[in-house]
Amino acid sequence: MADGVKVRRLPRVVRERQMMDAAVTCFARHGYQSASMDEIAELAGVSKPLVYLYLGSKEELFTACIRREAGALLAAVAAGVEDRSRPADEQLWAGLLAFFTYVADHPDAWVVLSRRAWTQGEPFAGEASRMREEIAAFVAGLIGDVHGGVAGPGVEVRGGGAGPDPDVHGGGVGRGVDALALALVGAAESLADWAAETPGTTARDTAATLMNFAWAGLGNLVKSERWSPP
Amino acid sequence: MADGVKVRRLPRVVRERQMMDAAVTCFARHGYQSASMDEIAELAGVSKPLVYLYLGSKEELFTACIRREAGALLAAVAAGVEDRSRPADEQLWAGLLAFFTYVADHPDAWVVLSRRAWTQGEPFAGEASRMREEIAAFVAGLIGDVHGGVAGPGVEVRGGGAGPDPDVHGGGVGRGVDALALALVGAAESLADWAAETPGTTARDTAATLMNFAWAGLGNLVKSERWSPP
Amino acid sequence: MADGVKVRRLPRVVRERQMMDAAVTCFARHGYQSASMDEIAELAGVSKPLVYLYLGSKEELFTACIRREAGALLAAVAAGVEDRSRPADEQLWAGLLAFFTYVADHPDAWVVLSRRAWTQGEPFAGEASRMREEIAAFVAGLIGDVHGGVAGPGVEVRGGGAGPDPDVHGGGVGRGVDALALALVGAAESLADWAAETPGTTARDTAATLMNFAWAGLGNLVKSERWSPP
Amino acid sequence: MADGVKVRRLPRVVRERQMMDAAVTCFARHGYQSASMDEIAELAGVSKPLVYLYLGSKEELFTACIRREAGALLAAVAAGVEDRSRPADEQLWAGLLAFFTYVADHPDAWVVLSRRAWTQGEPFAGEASRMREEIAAFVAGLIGDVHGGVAGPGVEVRGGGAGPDPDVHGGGVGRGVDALALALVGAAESLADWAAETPGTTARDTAATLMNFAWAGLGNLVKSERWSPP
DNA sequence: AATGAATGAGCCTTCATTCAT
DNA sequence: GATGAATGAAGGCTCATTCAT
Repeated sequence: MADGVKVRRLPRVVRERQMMDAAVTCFARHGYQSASMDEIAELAGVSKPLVYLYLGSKEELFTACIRREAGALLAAVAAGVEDRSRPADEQLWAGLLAFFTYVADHPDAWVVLSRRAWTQGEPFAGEASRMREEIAAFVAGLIGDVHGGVAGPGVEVRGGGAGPDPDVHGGGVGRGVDALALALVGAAESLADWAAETPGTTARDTAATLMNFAWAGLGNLVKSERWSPP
Repeated sequence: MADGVKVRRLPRVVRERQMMDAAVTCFARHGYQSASMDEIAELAGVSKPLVYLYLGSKEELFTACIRREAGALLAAVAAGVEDRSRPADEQLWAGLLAFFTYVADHPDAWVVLSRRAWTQGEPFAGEASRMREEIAAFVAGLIGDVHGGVAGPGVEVRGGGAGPDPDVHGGGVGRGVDALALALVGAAESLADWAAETPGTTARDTAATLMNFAWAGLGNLVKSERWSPP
Repeated sequence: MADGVKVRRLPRVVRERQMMDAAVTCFARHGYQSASMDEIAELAGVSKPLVYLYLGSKEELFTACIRREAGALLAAVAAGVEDRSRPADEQLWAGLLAFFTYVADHPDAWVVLSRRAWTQGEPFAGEASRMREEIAAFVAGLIGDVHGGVAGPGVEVRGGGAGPDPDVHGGGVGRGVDALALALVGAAESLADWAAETPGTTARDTAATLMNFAWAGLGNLVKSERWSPP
Repeated sequence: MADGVKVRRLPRVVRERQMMDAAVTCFARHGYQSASMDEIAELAGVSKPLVYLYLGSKEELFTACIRREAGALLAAVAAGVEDRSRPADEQLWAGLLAFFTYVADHPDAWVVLSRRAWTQGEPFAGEASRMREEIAAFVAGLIGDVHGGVAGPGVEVRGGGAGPDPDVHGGGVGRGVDALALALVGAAESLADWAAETPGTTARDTAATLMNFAWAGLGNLVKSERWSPP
């Protein structure tokens, strides 16, 4: 009858965060399939039915996790880039730095987002790819500026992407640009995984490595025409 | 008396190949965890016990698949490269072309080898990574040639601040080169996945895209200093 | 609204008892290996997962059964003996009577405890033997009392040739006493099985038979009226 | 075409012995249920179908093993007793000695015969019990001599069992005698197991221990020095 | 006389999910 | 708002047993 002795009735939002935090940890630890709802509920400190009540099925839970973490990652990158009118290389550098920094600071989130936690055929593969595509699209924008600029003679390389950018998607240059962007994203993922496993790496170094690779190009490493961080 | 209608009692080697083919297909379709031995056996046209008798457990079966497919892929790339005394860019180009060609021709094999079929923590992750590392090592060799051979002393692949050289790990160039190689491999994987999903791409185009990206460098796309296939 | 028609949602302890009862029955009926978890669950009136949730694996379940039944049997015997300061023959008689009574009343329990339900090499063999040893130790204590207390020094329980005393193991009397105790326990088991299969036997009669066999024999060991091999 | 290079076609009897030897070993090692036909066939050096061809099912194979080994054991005991007209105690001693000797020399056979290799409910339980009963009947014969003798006053204790022995089975004394015989057999089994597990025991010592236990007891039944329940 | 090839059937175990309170 | 109790469904693995040669 005495109430208030043990207040366990937390507001829904708090509980949901607890659960998703637990879920991210578990999914990162075991992967989607091997993570069990039991463990997630236990780690969150609640009973299993509550998880189902709030977050739906395991699949929905995972999708929610991906959405939350992808949003945070994208926000971090966007915040890092800051100003979309700066020169493309500065934007790229800022984006890479923000990316590797975020990933280093949130390893579980990155595991869940990267392909280490799930496999093809799982229904949220699309959900997860969406983030990838968003990032790729952003990168494609940058590259498109550069690349498109090159197409016409005399065009300023560093022309900011102020105006509309009609040629990024679709045929023509677009497809090539998309492919390049994907290559860059793939390289970034690969390096992020490597950095996560390799002790003693800093986000700045990793970002610089990729920036070098991407910007200067392997062929030019030969000529010491390296890009260097500002 | 009618012969050839339905062949039963095949020799062990043949059955084993059938089973592994079926396994590769299933693993590619659903991923390791979700693929069921029942489905594999059915697809192979045999009963489940036979699969266990010949190939052992599910894990052993998957490992065997990875080994077989990794061997085939590596062999294809090695055959493409042909002559390790040619100029590095030719070698790289040949390797990329062979890689994307093989991957385009054997999409299931590629899914099984790439991270789309399994997740971190699964016991064969090591087995599967071995191939990745072998390819990366090969690429690192090329890059190292370029770097060490052409650029002369004093050139550094990895970026970093202006301050004291943080490259305290590994043997001088090593780590930076490894990271670059991994970046390249990651880009290749990413493009391979993209090519697999995108109709109308040829292996040659994809390879050229990556070669451009990797060799010329994004920065130089600006100056139209693009590498072009021989 | 109708209550008592069919009781669902029982508290855990009740369900656990139901399951273990069912398990004892099944194990007694078919032996450990041949008993199936399906049958146990069905007999207990629950689904299989619940059995696993509450009692763990088949092996753990069996171990739990053995422990429970062994505890009950030992408790029954101990309660029968009552007073460990009474004369040894009274103690033995009381123990035998309690044993055969309990065994007659709980035939399934006895099957599970005796070697009829499991075979050598099964992991709980040790668990099950422990009870046997406890009983044997108790009996050995009685015999030891008789022997040490009444017979005085120089009397030996174990036979043997006329030559040098081969009793080099154990602490003097120990081994011979242990062997005798085991013989007695073996005889008791054998009679218990026989009584279980033979209708019309009472626990009192069976106990008396064994007591006659054992005591008249043991009693005379005291007087050195030993039979000696020719 | 060349024949005779490798003669593997052994006569049926030889093959059968090989198989049964292997079977006894396997059954002793793992118990009936856990022993696999694969292992038996392999140990026998033949293919599985041959085992089925010669010995029938696993159950028949085990039954055959039991029959063979039981026959050998009984023959050994019978041979040890030699002369059924000797005094009962000599017969019993000779039988026990032969029993423990045989068991010590053929541990696998004993495991298969004793309850360590199979469990109740298995169809050959009866088959295996038959040997037990045969031995028990033999023992009962001896005891019956002694016991029956005591009933009438002045009867010679060691009266040989030459004449017909009508009162061993059935009501009256019979049942008690059977029970005593079973107790003795149970004690013998128990000691045999103990001896098998305990290094440094000789068959003679073990037999003497039991003989002491049994005879000093039985011997006193003669003098009506029976212990009686309060 | 002997075997390589093959399978039907079953068992232990797990897990996402829901019901009733 | 929160949970203890309970399960349907499926998956990995094994084994005795047989067919065709």
